[in-house]
Amino acid sequence: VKNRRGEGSRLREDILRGAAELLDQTGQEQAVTLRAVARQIGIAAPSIYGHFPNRESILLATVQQAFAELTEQLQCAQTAAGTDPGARLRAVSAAYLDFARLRPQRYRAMFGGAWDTTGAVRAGAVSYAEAVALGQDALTVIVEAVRACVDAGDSASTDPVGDAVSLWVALHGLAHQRAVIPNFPWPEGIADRLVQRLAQLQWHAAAHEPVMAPGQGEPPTP
Amino acid sequence: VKNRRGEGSRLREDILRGAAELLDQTGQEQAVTLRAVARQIGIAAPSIYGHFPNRESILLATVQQAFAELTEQLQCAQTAAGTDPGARLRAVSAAYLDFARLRPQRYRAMFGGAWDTTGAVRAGAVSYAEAVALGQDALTVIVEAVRACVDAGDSASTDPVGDAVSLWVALHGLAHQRAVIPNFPWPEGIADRLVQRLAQLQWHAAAHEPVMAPGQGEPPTP
DNA sequence: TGTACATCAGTGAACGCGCGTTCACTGATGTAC
DNA sequence: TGTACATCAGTGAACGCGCGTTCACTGATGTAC
Repeated sequence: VKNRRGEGSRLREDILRGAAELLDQTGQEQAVTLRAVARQIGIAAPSIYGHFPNRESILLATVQQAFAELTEQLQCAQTAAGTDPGARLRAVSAAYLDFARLRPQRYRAMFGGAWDTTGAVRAGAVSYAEAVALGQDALTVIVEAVRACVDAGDSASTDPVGDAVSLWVALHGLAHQRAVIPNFPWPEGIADRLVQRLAQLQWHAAAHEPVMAPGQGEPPTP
Repeated sequence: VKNRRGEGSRLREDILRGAAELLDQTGQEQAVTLRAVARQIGIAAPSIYGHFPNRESILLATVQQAFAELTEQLQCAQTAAGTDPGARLRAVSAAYLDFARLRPQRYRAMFGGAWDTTGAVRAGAVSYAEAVALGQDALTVIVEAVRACVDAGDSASTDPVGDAVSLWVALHGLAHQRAVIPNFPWPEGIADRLVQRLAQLQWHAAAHEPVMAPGQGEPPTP
């Protein structure tokens, strides 16, 4: 069943959806072959060439779309969390981990598997600036959330950017390891521990009860 | 040039060396093909079957060897760092990051690329216990280093295992992102920041000057 | 001491497979006159 | 209004390639008698 005239670009979306499904199902970049994508969405393999010049550009577009979705979900979670900066930062962090938890294989592919920066840059499919910019948008959300905590006096950080990068790196480490070793006995409240310590969140009278991991002691009274 | 009689197992080492070289050179699991390994070490492809039953077992053995090297380097660094528990923990953390920095592609393959736990377990090439045990040895070194800090009063941690896992996860995140985005402007002293905060290292009269990132304030006087 | 033989270490040719990509095409849909 | 034609969206067959793996083999090396 063909798309109607002028609606040919709908197949492009189908191709990206098929590629994402393959990543989620198999967790392997190499499973996303031109022919496998074509099978997944029920078209002939050469039909793809109307929308993508080659296989690598499918992978790149899939990863770009995944990064855009990640950024969007971080922003939505932040907005939904209300106005308290600490709560917003925790919501962003939780959303980051949730994104990876719900699509572990795609997450794994986003960072290093499917999308080899050097390869794509070398092939000219993407500039180096674009390559770095991919993860940058999501990072920016975290940086701004930490900065808001500092501005509100909820964080003791004297280097919001550095601390936000530390937090991002730690969240990534947790998200990635969870994807790779799903059944590892992760300690209770490890995510909150990372947020609390790396963003240097402080007890604040106006804030919610800070989420503390068990055995972490009481927050200092104000 | 054949190996002498009884020395056939030397080829096994050559195969693993060739596989590791391919990983380091290309950074891609899929580049480690039977034929590519054979080319790399100058033998005919079928010769490999005397030492490995199939391609997957080469990848698995390569990753197992890499994990053993990682653990060994952590232990060496710890021993070389002397007796102060804080210095030993910092040395272990630095060694972890150095391992990844010197072999970024192999590190990336160790965690998720080349070695897909589920795949290897499903194929029966390795038990689930062995799969988890791979990273476990390196983690144990970190856990013990944190525990030593707590015992010496250099760490305020009330949950050494949980905090060690947090630290490990964060170190992994940094190591992995550095391998994937090598030119990212990583903040000054980010590694020390992770160690200091996640292991809850404290100022200690007998310890070295703690390594603080710029702008992190002074340690509290004892 | 010689010699027949088993074993070891590794090879060359071949197989069937799925891959990315190219090519000439088909048929439906819109448009100029 | 009809009709010729351009364009769009997608197809089927075919190509050359590298892959994992199998097979029968080669020749050197050690060993039993």
